Amino acid sequence: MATARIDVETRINNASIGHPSGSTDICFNQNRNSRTARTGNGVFDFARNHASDIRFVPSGTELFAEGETSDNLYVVLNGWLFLHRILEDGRRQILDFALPGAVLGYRANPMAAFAFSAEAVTNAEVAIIPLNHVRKLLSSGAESAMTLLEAANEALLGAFDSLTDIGRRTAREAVAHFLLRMEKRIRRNADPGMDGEVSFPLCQEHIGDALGLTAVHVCRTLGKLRKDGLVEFGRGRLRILDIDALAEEAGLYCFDDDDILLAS
Amino acid sequence: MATARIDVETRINNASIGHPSGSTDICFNQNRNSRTARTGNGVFDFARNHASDIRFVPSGTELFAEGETSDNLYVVLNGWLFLHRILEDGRRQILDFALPGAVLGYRANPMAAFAFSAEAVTNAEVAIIPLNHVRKLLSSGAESAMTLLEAANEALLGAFDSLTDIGRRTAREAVAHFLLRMEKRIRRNADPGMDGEVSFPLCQEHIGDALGLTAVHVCRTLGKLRKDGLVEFGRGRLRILDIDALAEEAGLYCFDDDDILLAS
DNA sequence: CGCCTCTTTGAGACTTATCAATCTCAGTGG
DNA sequence: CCACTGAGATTGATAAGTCTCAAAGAGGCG
Repeated sequence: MATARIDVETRINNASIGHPSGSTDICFNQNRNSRTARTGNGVFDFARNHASDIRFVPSGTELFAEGETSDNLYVVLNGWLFLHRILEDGRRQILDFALPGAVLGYRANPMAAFAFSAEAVTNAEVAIIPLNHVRKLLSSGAESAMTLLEAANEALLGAFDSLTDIGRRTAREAVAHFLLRMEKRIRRNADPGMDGEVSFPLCQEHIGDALGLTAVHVCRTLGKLRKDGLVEFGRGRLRILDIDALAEEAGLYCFDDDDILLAS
Repeated sequence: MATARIDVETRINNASIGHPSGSTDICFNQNRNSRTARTGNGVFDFARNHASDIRFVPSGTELFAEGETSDNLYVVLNGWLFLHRILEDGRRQILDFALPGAVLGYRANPMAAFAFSAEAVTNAEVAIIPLNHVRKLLSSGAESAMTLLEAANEALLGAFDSLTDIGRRTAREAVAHFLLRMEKRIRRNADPGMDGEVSFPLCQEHIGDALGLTAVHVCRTLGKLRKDGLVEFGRGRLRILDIDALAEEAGLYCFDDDDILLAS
């Protein structure tokens, strides 16, 4: 067990500082340089200290499904996943994207079912942390409570952003705002690519399902943003050509490079 | 200071067990009877133990506004509030409704601005808890961390419900699902009114702004649900006439009276 | 009684969805 | 090396759901 622990720790260290693992072409570093990081740096420490194992989740594969029960909590070490629900007739709503550092699947009750499903967008690795261990930590009053609270609060603010996009922005505004938000999140986790371009593994259907639009309409909307010289998008890459103009399109008062200050 | 403390405690006790205060006609009790309460009962204890003051928020009045800074956390003792954002041109998105027991305004950074505004639907009372006190509690490892984490997680699941309503349900499905969700929340906090009817202080514009619809379209949609014998709605009251049929309309696999088990 | 907010109803406009066909491109295997 | 394949992207035409504008009705309150 002692050696197993050490092994898990080593693998998490390797994973979270961006060592290549498997064929994932997206390597993220632990967030270091943002003063206002939404997810504290403590998440990887938390994973390192408490993970019982690490799981490799191939692209397109489910980590867990809505309705399932399990006594695990997950921390994304690298790769992307998305959280979603599917209605009877197949309509899908993507609730959030989980980038490295995301905490997934917290439930208060030991055997409560997951309220949503989680599927990998790219190959991914997640640390597995037994929930009963987490509960012990919490009730015994450990610092990790703060870490989890930060993570939950960050997720909530992200959901509020999405709510505003879907509920009250037009398709063009919503897509513009979505790209701004995602690009910022990517930059927090990864080194910026060349020329302000970042690796962006989502297809148009992902974007549509996140914004309550059809993939076809996302395509038309992206096409116009492209033609207007605001973004480049395609082949798993995203480049925002004019961040201020795009923020204007999104209907923001201002889009601070460090954080969205007022409207979002 | 000692007497001030005691005074606050007494007032919270009175408030949270439903003593009439001001002209609020909605009196809520602390949740007692639900096995699967999303918000733990600990919230009121938390407020009782740590509040520095209590604030009365008259209906239609703001508790705080997006962009403001403050070093307070709030716990709703009675009445309803709603959390919202407003875009430049006046479009409004309601992010959540805060019923008694809700925790509002948590922010990780001491002087971080609120990411949304909070306004009272009915007259309301909120306990005020200094955030630096909360942070001390958290880092020193107190049980209240668990309480706050539960609250944040519950809020997140609620936001996911809303996301699915707005993004992937038709107006009829969304309104049906919204009424089911709200009625359940009301029953958790308050005594059920007569004949399965509950007090429901929202106007159609609130519902519209929560679901990304116009008040006009909410009106037509409610009208049809009414005509179809599914609900009674009006004059601050709501009665669900056929919960199974309404759940069917909402596109749920099943709507458990105690909790939404699968789809939501 | 009169004002004010909220609700209801109608007609037409607009955004987005749906259906369907074509196109691109990275793999894959012969 | 190249045809074949399949997933995703693009484009067009039409349908549907929801919004907008406008006017009238209902109910609460001073």
